[in-house]
Amino acid sequence: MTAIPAEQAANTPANAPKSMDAIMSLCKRRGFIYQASEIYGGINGFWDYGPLGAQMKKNLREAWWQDMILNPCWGKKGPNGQRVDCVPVETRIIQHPKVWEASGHIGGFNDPMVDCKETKSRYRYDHVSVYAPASGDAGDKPLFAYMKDSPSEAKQLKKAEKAFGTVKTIMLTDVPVANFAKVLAPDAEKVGTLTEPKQFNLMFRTYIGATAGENDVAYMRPETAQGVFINFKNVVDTCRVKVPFGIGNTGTSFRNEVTPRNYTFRSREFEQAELEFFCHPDESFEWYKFWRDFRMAWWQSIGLAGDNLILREHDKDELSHYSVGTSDVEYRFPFTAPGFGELEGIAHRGNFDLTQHQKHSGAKLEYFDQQRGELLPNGSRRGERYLPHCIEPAAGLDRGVLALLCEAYTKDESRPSPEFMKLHPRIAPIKAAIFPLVAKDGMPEIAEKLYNEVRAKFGKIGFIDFDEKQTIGKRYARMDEAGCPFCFTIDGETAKDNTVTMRDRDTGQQQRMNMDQVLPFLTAKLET
RNA sequence: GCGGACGUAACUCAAUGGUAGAGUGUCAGCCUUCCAAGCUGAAUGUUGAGGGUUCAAAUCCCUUCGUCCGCUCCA
Repeated sequence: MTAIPAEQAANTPANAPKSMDAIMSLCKRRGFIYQASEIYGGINGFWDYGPLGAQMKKNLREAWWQDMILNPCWGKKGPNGQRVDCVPVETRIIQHPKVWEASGHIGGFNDPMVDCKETKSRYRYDHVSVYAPASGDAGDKPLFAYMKDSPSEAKQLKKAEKAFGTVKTIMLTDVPVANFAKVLAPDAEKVGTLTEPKQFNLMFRTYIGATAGENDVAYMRPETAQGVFINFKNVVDTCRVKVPFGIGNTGTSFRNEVTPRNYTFRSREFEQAELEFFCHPDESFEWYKFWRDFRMAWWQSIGLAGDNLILREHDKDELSHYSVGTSDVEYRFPFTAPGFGELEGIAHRGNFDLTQHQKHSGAKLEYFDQQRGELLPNGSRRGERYLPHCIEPAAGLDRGVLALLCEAYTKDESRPSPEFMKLHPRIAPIKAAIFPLVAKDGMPEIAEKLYNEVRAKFGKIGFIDFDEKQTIGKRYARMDEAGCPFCFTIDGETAKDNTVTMRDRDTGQQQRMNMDQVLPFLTAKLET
């Protein structure tokens, strides 16, 4: 989340914050999102998708796959004037534990912490020092814990010298946990307030093998990107790809978030869609800008077109340890407004990851580029060996779904159905609905025939709904809440002149068209 | 992890310590020729879970789980 300038924060009617409660209520009611394990009381940080949510998320994933892998950037040329080439991989959630050592996920983020129950402070377990008697046992006197270079150091030293005379410093890690009851925490009044050390590793641990023990620890990936880097050489060796090119990977990742919050926004299990685009170091900044701009345009193309979406370049001091440039595509969620929450990060990762894996695995990951190097007399080039740089557009699909739902949610009290979901046709889980105006006079039969035709052609990209129950108004209203963009109704005239009405979700307007025009109409609307 | 608010039907919410209800939605029937229309009827609850106090608990107390808000954290 980021702060934004005051002039942008002003709420016009168009971007006034929507009620998150109303959105969550509709998502439950219509089967988009359920709390995971709800009948058991729920489980913190996990959410399930219902029928409409599952299809909607699939549509988003497919849109990403089409526009990033199969026809990257809608066929746009890259900054080198060539078409953009990408291939997919599908890599496992569990990899060799050394992958996460190389990536830096184990080394940097598994520090055990101890909490002080009295002062509510939290300390790095291996940073806490303790004053103990220079020789012998402390007896029934406390051990005086302190943090080096903090006020507690001098304060505790004074007390310790009074108690023991000469003192020595040991580390808290050398004090048996059973003796924590005798430790006086740095700023505490009472002894024994420190909890036993707790692991705060954000990676999920698991064990490989049916009789597995502590030597068989493995980790569930916290990002899909590493699956690409460790297969970089395989793809180069087997797939006739040439730098520059991209490798995409989608799938589930896990992070033990300290505080899962804000509906599905910060879930512990989530799906990513990541592309690692490899290029020559000299061209990397151009590619970084190219991908940054395309990713912004892409999110706009599927329905986040308003000013709730921004592209934000990170400040230098915000950059991750590996990155030389990062932008975020951010959305103004109702719960972040007037600030924004991250949907996708586009990072220039340099050659950090390939360097790390080359070092840790011992495998040579350099790329031999035969189109570079000095020109030889025979007309070919000498070639150049290098570790490609990498541009990483990394999107969160669950956050994407959430942003699209929030953006789509529209309240208009003047409509018969005051709440409706203005989902982009490409994303909408229900693509079209076919209704007989009334369930008699042969209308259901004609409707059923049209329904079968529409479903045969478009059923592979989403639901096609048929409904003859209750009044036409209720059926339109139901489709409005489900986000179905187009409803076709067979009425009394259909039998006479073969025409039906098309009712548009966003305007409520109806348009009469020949039944033969229904498939071409949907083709134009859905296959763009 | 800390502090606060909350948890009753699918949804939104009522119910002084004393028989668990309404509206909406859903379903069925009738009626209906274009916008949650009308009429009739139906189903749906261990009041988040577990314990305690009480003759009696949705209501009071404790524990726990979950949701939201503020801190903290967020490769």
